[in-house]
Amino acid sequence: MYRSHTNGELRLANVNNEVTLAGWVQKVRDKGFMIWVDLRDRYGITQLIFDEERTPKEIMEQAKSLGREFVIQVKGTVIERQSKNKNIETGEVEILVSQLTILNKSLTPPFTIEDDTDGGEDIRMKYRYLDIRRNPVKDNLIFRHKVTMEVRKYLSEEGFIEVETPYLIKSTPEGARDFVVPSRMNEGQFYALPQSPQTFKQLLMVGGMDKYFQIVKCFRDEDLRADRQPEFTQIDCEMAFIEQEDILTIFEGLTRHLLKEINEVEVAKFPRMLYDDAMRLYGNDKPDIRFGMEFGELNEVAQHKDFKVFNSAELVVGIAVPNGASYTRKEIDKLIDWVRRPQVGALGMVYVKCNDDGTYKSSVDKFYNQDDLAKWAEKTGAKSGDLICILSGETNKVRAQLSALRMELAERLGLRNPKVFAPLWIVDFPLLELDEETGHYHAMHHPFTSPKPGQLELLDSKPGEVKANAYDLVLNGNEIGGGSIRIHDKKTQEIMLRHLGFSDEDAKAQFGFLMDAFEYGAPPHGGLAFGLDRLVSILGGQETIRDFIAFPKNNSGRDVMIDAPAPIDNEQLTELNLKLDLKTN
RNA sequence: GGUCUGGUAGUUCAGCUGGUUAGAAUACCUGCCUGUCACGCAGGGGGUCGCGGGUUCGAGUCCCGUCCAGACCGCCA
Repeated sequence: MYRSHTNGELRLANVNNEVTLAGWVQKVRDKGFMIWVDLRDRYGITQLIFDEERTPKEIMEQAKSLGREFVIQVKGTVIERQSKNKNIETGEVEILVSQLTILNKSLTPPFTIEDDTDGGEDIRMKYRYLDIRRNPVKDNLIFRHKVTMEVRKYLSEEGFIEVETPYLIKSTPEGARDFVVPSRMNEGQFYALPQSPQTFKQLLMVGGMDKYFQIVKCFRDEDLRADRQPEFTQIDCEMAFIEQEDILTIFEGLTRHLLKEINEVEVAKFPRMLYDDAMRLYGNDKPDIRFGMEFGELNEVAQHKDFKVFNSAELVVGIAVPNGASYTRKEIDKLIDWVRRPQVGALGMVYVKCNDDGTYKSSVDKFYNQDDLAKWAEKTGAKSGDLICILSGETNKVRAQLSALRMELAERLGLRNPKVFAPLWIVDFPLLELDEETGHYHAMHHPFTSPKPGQLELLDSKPGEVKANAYDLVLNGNEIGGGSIRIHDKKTQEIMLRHLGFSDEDAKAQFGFLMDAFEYGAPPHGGLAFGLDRLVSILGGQETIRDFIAFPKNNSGRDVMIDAPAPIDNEQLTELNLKLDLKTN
């Protein structure tokens, strides 16, 4: 028996118990006459005591030789502390050690194993197994476990069945880049890792599985972000014999369940917003509605004077910054610099200060009078003391720019409180999206999404205006889930694929298996998938998902701990019938 | 593919318009210390200033290239 108790459980009630503990040496405090050792495991810290009077000399010597992160086992007696530590749960007792075994020594770790570590991201990732010993990372992993347990509990009680789908599947040209895996037994052929189990879950519906879910790894070979990893986990769900309303109800229920069980937050019915309204009011399809600052479109009240910048713009739109009128010229100039950075890309910014006395002072006073500015204030909801920031230009670009500014200002003003949760549904997404580079339309969600009833005919005339039975769940400015009602008949799927530029042969080669299945009694179905990593980090109130993943990849998709990816040797290549033809610069 | 920021002791960082022997904190080592718990005190060791080239009497500092890390844009059906 390695231990009779964990390091988090001994209390005054255990005094005089003979116990065996094991764990890592957190810290040795050697006062000469007396040595204290903090013994740590994932349950907590228990203080060990060695002293000249009560501890045999050889054990005393042994204790002096301990270093940080040594793994030890001790036997001893629980005693009441003379001076207690209220900061830790075991702080009223300590262990008078009678036997000490060093189970394994440790090198001095490259960073301190403490909540507030001295280690940077880089070194922590290289020694992730040490990082996981720290409470912040350890607690996040436990937190994630709690979330997935609640997900499984809720969905199981709702009658969902968890079914595993394959990881070695087929590459498809739509969507993100695939990670591919060469097949040894099929020369020159490749599997792809799934970007999502999409087609499989639809086939499960054809198979009569009715309510399916899976907590599943998905893979996308695209560039990373703080909240994006090349392999990530989805809560993937699908249901048959349902309408959009059924899906929204059940997954709103799941989200509400998580907020209640995990965060102890009760949220009323989630608001719903049309995609078009989200774009108009927030410039964004995942608005953070924890705060206002909604867009006010100003074309009507700003394009009647000689100000050419506004007159030539497709859209003139502003937001009111609460209490922004007190910004100095310097601060506003900095704001203008901020929106002009290439990442945002605005050409400039017009501002209006709404003075406390009801007058207005703007950067375009030359062109507009007080009445004009008053109308702008009305349109943007600006009150006395606010600052109106106005951008103009091409509609899509300006909306994206102002949205970026809105989020940045909210961040600076502390309006994005991680303890507040504001979920909402965005519904009626467009079916298709124009790719500006190629001039072609592609599926905004995916090619299996059904158009709204009666809109199939619009596909030829106005493809950009066709709305889909597609929806996203947004939480605090993050897309945490998205889905759609699917196409379930062969004919519609063929029409859809044709509009996405597939020849009939390609469509058959890529998705023939799905369309064949649709001919054997496919039920109406639809579903949704949550991004688990992101969901967990938002519920946990943190910005990056990396500390909720045990072994994450870095910015360039590398695992710096195991040093992957890495070359493979020629034997392996030969076995796979592959030859490298590396670009040499 | 692009923009920006950074790379100096084990670690986190400071190092001004180029100028003597590159500093601090922490970690580590040694000694002292009769109740520590961020223990304290005294002392000590520890540097290819990411790498390569250039400018200069002189480069951690300036210039060019390159590598690495991070954030963002593109991308992510």
